[in-house]
Amino acid sequence: MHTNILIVEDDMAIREMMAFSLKREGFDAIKAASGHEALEQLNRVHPDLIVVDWGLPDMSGIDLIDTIRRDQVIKEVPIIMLTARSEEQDKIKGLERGADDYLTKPASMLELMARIRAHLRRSKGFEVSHTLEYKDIVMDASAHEVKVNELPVNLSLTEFKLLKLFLQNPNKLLAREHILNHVWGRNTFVEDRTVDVHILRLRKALKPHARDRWIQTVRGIGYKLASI
Amino acid sequence: MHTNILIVEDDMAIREMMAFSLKREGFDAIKAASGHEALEQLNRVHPDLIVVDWGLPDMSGIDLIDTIRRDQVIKEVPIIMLTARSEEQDKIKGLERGADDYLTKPASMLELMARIRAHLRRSKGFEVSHTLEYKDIVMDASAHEVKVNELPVNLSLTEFKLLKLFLQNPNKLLAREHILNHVWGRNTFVEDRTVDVHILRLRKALKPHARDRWIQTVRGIGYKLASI
DNA sequence: ATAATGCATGACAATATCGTCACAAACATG
DNA sequence: CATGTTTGTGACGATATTGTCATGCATTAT
Repeated sequence: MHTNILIVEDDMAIREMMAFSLKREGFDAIKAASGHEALEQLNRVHPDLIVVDWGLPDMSGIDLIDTIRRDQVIKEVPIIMLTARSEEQDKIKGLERGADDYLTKPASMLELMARIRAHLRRSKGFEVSHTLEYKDIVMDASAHEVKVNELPVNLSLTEFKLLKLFLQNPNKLLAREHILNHVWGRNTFVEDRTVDVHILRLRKALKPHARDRWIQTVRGIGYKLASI
Repeated sequence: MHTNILIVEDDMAIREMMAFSLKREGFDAIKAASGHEALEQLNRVHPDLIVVDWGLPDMSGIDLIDTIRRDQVIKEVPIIMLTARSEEQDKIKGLERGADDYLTKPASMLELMARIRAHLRRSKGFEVSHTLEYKDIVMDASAHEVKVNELPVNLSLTEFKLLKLFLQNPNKLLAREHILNHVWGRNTFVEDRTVDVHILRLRKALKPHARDRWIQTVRGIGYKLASI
């Protein structure tokens, strides 16, 4: 299932960063750099949640929220508002006018993702699946489940994290050090070769589905997930 | 796919540096040293993005932006403005007048590249792949993949680095020492002749596609990648 | 034409890197 | 506590990669 999130944010760097994080988490990000762009997008699609920056160039975020809440079709959509620290008092106005939540910038992407999930869970009444897909490998990260060709695959935690990293970066070459940093963490002291062993285990787990060859070895650097 | 970037910058050192970085990243750099030169170039080509220095000798960068934004054909092109630190307040004017982003000089090339990619992603609607191309040789550096005529080519790490160097400097004569420095590193002690052997191996790898003759020998100096 | 130089090529040995297994420690589970 | 699972590491063989050399061909200079 697709879960569309609309980002309304004029600062390009923040907007792109949020879109990137959302895509990583398995959401579909729709971007708008201004209030008017946001309204245009809303004519096209009905997102499952909206993140709005307070300080937009053309209209204030609050005007945008007003407009949305007056719309018959999408008025129920959860809205998370972003404010700069200097606009602290505005958040009260925002919440009064119809925002469901607010976050102070600079916001941690992790926190934003957590709140987005929480709101989606509430509004949809069920846990929004956090799925990552590549060809016929489907990972539901929130359920901690992996299926290949509809058939469940049993993975240990490390194998799961490893596969997740690959699914988040399909077709990209991942160096061993990069893999170590993202699966084991930055401050752990684990041998390089450990990665190889876990790659082996992950490949073994995928083998019954003949998908083990999708993790390719790039000699001298690391591994990558690719279909050829 | 070619992605043309127009650089408008009067300082030759900065201009050439940017052009060099852009080519390294797989873009095609078009250079202009003044506003009028830029307009001349725009008559010829329609770049995918423009980087403009604020302080140009003949017209201010802002006048150039104005002119571009009035043009019927290219008015939508993303523009990134460069300002010196002392012209901080000018950036606001720049953004009001139609620049999409600004950077303060001296800018880190890495940051400039990141912003260029982000803007291209937005304006083109898709990720501009980090690819190097020459005729029908296509290298995707992030996936560590090389294709000739759409067909994948298997290369060892050294061969890959060697081809990358050639693709970053097409039509340029590369001396053996230059090749050694860039592929093997500055402090390694490897015989000159070793380059020849690796050139041979690279040619062999490209041979099935009849593209091995694209690496030409320049007797007494080194090699170059060229189509004739 | 002939010698001299530089390059292409194949062979080779040394090395680096990887896949795989086995094992022990840590951990979880009942 | 007993059992099973997960995890990190060392060992070892298989394989890929790499640098060097010897030889012969091509090009250039005399």
